[in-house]
Amino acid sequence: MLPEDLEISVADFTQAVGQLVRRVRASAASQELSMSESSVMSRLDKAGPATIADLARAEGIKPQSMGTTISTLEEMGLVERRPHPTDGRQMNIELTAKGLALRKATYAAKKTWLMQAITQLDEAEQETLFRAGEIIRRLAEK
Amino acid sequence: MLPEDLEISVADFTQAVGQLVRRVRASAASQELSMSESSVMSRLDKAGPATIADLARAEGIKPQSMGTTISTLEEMGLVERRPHPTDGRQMNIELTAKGLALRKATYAAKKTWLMQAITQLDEAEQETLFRAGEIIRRLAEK
DNA sequence: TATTGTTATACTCTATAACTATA
DNA sequence: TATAGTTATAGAGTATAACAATA
Repeated sequence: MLPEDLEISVADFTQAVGQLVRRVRASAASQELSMSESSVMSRLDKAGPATIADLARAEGIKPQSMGTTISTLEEMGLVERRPHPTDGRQMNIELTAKGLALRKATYAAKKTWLMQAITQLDEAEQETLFRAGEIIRRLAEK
Repeated sequence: MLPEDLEISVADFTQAVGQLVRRVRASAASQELSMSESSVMSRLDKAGPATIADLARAEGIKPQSMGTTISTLEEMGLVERRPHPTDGRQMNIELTAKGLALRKATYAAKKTWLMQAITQLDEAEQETLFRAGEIIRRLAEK
């Protein structure tokens, strides 16, 4: 691909991603969880309790930032902090019953704007999207 | 796809996108332009001068927010405001010589972190990514 | 009356820096 | 000395609200 064409494709891609993020953020502002919050909820649901440092590493943000996200979720009653059984420095973050219920309700009802939108794509488009997701993850980790 | 599997795929995708955005933002913080700024520069280069309202509509943000972005680019000397010839309310935003030079330098040298990273993908991966970009754009517009 | 743009203010997400407590 | 977490502060990128100028 010529450098100029590549630049245009990258610009188009970047722009599309930016719009998606703003769109998700706008949906979240009204009632849903933000991208970061959903991401943490999903991870806790899939992989079980984790420390703030673990979660921060997994998401690629600083522990201080993750602390803020966790505090927000905690105030909503969706997660709780428990002291680590042997290491007095660590706090295990885990889903509350309310948090778990929200998770189930969300994927049962395809409740988020993004899930609704993706559900309406055809199978091939969904596959392209999710394969791109894998590529994006690798890019972001570089 | 089962609702639960879909939810997991969507969560993975969301998370990957979030990480990419943070990664790009971190690169931009040091020296490059932010995603919004690049997007505007690209659009002005491709489509020529435009008003703030036009640019805001195209990017899916509020005119006030676009005004901030334009002011930043203006302070960097990359764009300039010119009064619209017939409509006294409007300001045409256009690239300066410096802005145009930056554009050319950027795509000639694949200067941004994202362009570098995408260049290193193989052709098939690039295609998947860019096709996903189209799908993302349609999602975001809904 | 509708549109363009500006100014003022605030919110979300994340960062850096400085600190305490524990290992 | 290194790691986990907290608190304080700041920055980027947006939003809403209120306004002035022009159409």
